[in-house]
Amino acid sequence: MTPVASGDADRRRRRATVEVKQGLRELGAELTLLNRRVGARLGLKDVDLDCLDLINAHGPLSPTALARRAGLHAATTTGVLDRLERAGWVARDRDPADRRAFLVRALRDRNAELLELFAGMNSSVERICADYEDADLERLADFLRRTADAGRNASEELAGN
Amino acid sequence: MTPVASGDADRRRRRATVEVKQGLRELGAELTLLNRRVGARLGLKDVDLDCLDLINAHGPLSPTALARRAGLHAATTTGVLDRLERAGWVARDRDPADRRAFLVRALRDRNAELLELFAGMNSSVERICADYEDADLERLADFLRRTADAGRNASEELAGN
DNA sequence: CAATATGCTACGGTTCTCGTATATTACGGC
DNA sequence: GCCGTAATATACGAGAACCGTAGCATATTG
Repeated sequence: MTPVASGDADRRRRRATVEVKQGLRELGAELTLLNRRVGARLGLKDVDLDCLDLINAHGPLSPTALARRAGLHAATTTGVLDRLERAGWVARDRDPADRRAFLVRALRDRNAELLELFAGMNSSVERICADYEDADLERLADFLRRTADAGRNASEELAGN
Repeated sequence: MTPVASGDADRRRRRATVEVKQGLRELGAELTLLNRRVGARLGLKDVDLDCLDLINAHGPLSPTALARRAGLHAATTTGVLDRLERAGWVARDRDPADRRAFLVRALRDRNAELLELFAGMNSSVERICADYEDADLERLADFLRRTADAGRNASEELAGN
């Protein structure tokens, strides 16, 4: 499997791949740290902020769907939503199509606070992006999306037994 | 500030930047989900796994340094390390240079289980990387590193009030 | 050498988590 | 339409985690 004699070209490529993987791990670590710090400012547990992000990103969502996306126990999700609702981050409406279900939606006003706290990171990323050509940015976005998909697939594989 | 009349070129660029930012958020969400699923398999809280990753990445580390990197309270870190130590993930050695301090190091054997659980994601990322030229990979790694640095800076800004 | 700062942990009150039970509603077969 | 089963959300409670505070040991500073 492992080539016995690897030329400089092979070595360079493998090294580059390793650095991409390291970059991904490091990025993930920094993003979770940032989330934790932002959450601390708002009095939110990091899992609460994770859920709030998911609600913001994926529109109105049922608690069960949220639990699946976040990888949380259903009862835990109830607790998370209780806290988010009590603090005015989200609202629970009955699902008109299913009278057992609720739809959780994010409230606009407090969301501004969130953006404020992420403003530093946001502008830094924009500054970084400014160094790239349009086509490069599109390639970057494509890579990020594909990697995120890979993460989702890996998660599902681990979830289903 | 905001341009009144934006041409197609401007629009394309802004769209590309937005997609990079969205990709980053989505990637972060998927990576934390993956971490949660992996942790669930191992009986670890997600914060425990975060810490274990940091210990693996940044060599032997004092509990205080770990707490800072992870954004956790010192007392919380003690609890995390107790659990990790009890389950055989890490060991605490006294720091020879400072007799108050400890150095936490990861143990090799159980680490193999970790790699196993991340194997799916790992191979997917390698498959993705295979589609890129060497120079592209290096550019990607550079982008990831710069973004991670931006995250660290943003976190520090939020931490130091 | 005193005074202060630092590293880590013990303790305890509050909060969170998650398995189970329960109430309500959907759905499928007949 | 009816009944059994599945699904959605929450209540409850035991166990665990979090984190402010206090405490001890050691460093560092003046």
